[in-house]
Amino acid sequence: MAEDDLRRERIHKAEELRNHNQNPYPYRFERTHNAADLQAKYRDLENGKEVETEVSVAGRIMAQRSLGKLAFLKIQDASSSIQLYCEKKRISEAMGPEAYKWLDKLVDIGDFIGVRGSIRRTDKGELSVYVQDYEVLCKALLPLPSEYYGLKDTEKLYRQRYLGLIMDAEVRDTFRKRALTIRAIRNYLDSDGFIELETPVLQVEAGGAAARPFATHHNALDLTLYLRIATELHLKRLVVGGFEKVYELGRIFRNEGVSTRHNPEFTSVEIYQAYADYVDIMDLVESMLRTVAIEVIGSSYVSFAEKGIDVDLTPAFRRLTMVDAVKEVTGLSFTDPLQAAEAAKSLGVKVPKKASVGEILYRVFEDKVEHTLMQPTFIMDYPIEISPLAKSHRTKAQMVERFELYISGREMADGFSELNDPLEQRTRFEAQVAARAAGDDEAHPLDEDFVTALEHGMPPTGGVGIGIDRLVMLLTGSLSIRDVIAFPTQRPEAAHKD
RNA sequence: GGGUCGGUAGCUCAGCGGUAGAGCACUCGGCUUUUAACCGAUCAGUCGUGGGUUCGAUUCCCACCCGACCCA
Repeated sequence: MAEDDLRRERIHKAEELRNHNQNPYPYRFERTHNAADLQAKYRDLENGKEVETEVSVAGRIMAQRSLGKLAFLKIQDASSSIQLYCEKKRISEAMGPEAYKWLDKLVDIGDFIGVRGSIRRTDKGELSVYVQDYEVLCKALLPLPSEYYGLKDTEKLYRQRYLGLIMDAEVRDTFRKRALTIRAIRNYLDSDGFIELETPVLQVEAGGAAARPFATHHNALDLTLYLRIATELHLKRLVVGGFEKVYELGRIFRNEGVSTRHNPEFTSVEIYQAYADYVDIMDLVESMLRTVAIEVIGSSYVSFAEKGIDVDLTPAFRRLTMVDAVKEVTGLSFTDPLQAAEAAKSLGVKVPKKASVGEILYRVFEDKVEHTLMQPTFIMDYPIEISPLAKSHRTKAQMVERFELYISGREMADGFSELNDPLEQRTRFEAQVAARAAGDDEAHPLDEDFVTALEHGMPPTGGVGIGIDRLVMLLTGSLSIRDVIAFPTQRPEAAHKD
């Protein structure tokens, strides 16, 4: 039957309910229990036994098996699911002779229903509410995907997330864990004395990361504004202002392609701590992730079956420098400017013609090393030319005190000893402006206002940004970022005509 | 942006030059212990969109749209 016909059928049923004095869209329903409460409370009830109590539950009808004068419905609520044992005899006694027929004929899978009754475990062992009376709580007009096959169509899964949530407990669990992850991070930071502040999403110039921003327009000010690509520069202004432990957890927007690891809008937490350096921050990240994992999945040992690996956050995370990491994997050393380009070529890594040693090192790292880092690993000490906001390394020339954390082959966090020398910051920005002029459209713009803030003095500070979505992917075993974002960015189904 | 694969009934899928199929769901009938209930009957389609080739296109060709995966 066509979708329109199915819909018409159900609209007609809603009318029929009205004709029998039943509002198909009533206002409230008083529940005494949810499904999980009942499952727990009557776990030991024997098959065939009834408990003479009165309970009321409500939920969405997920299955319906009608056997003439007896019908079994299964309802699902936010907690779990439970069977409804609907006997014509009992319902007729409580509600009148026709009520059972309406339940059988006018109520469909997908509708919400509330029932009152006693508790009974059937002969076959299914805990059930032995229904006395019922109330349709919402008549659904469109059918659900099949109970057995669920929803396979990825496109529909992302566009109509609610269908996946209704049909698939794993999808529900993923988003529950996402919420727990965010809460656990806030708990950790708040109880460690950090305060969460909010910085602007709309900015005159989007800085703090190497990425292209989304542009928008403010009508009253007649001003082009950009959506933030990082919270970094404003959080550091707050450190200048005297907040010593500050963070922001929120949405970031980057105008780049979509992939299994990238969504144009994603969630990050950026954390800044005064009087700390990047080693302190690595310690913080390590401890926080361990705590978060235990809070979210009950263990610091993550079984990532989809990738065929297990990730253990329990022991101290490995820490090694980028130079050493590259040497370990490729056997080649990228310290000599003359040999670096040759070495990259010998590995089949493409690098721009005028690339510096640092850039070549980073390319080789991305290409050869990144995806091999399964267990939590801090890669330390990055080339200065790709890290314009990080402080120069205290002992190594051309390096900054920066780290990135890799887990399951993915970048999870990026942090550094923050550059607080205003004159050097200006020089670094100027190099970025030159790079932009030379065609690098992801180079940082010069943020005068930020440099001015630094000129007023920022204490030594360590900071880090952590990708929440990728962390949730790890904790839920998801292979695509789209599986941990409720409504991932999608092209509209019907193409626009501009 | 490039490559590969996919888009057929509400859902899951088959068909791949000759009248568009199955299971489930829906509708009708039967059934007081179902668990993807079962039995019987019926209904269900712009075969992603547009062009082309052909006597004839869901099938072959081209373009485009949407998606997945891989790569940049």
